[in-house]
Amino acid sequence: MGASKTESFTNNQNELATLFKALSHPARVAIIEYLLQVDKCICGDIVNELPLAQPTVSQHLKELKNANIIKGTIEGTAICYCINETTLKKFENYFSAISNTLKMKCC
Amino acid sequence: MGASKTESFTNNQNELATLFKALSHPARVAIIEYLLQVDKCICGDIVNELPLAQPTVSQHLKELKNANIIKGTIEGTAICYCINETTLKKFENYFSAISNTLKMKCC
DNA sequence: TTGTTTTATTGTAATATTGCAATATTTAAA
DNA sequence: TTTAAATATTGCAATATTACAATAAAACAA
Repeated sequence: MGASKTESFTNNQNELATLFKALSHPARVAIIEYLLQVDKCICGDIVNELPLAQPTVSQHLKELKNANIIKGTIEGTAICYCINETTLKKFENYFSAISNTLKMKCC
Repeated sequence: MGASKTESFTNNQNELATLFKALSHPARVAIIEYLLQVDKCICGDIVNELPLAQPTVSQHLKELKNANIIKGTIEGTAICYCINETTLKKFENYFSAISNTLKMKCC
């Protein structure tokens, strides 16, 4: 029908899918990349970094923020975005757990 | 306009986004989970595991296969799917690299 | 206050995704 | 062969995503 059958899956499966979906657009990957590059975790000049219009970037930032992948702090008129290490750690743990599971198999 | 401006981003950014997109649906997360559970990496009874119709599951499997996240081997009339460790390793490396980068920052 | 800067929201068009019934394809068994 | 099985493909309706112009909102400066 078009909509995902979310209710048929576990909370964990849905949460993971939501996290991955947040990273499933090149612009959002680029934002993470940029936030990792700049040593100060500032900036709304992410907009200048990306080949997209301001409203589009704002929308992508919102999605990353909703997924808790980045955090935004108000600084006067500007907003300072930076990576949420806790969430990134979740990704790391997820895949290292998978890696450990795979080590115990033959396949 | 609706379509992602793929051409405006680097190959790496697009490839990463494609990998994440493959995992951005709970059914596909569930498939990975299932393939990790069964010690033999068999099976098209993934269809029986999931609350979705056969064509829908087939479509999800195809997406995972296209992203090289799983591999399928023909076995008679059946097809044996299993996790592609190489790709999963890529995810692990990506996030552990990010983790290392974050360790060197203050934020 | 009024203007300026920065970011968010709204509305909308173009496109992509999801889900499944119906059907096709493939392979093996009878 | 014919039949049965397992899986893939097609077509289509419902929904979601992407992108941006226009506009609003928030915060400061003059």
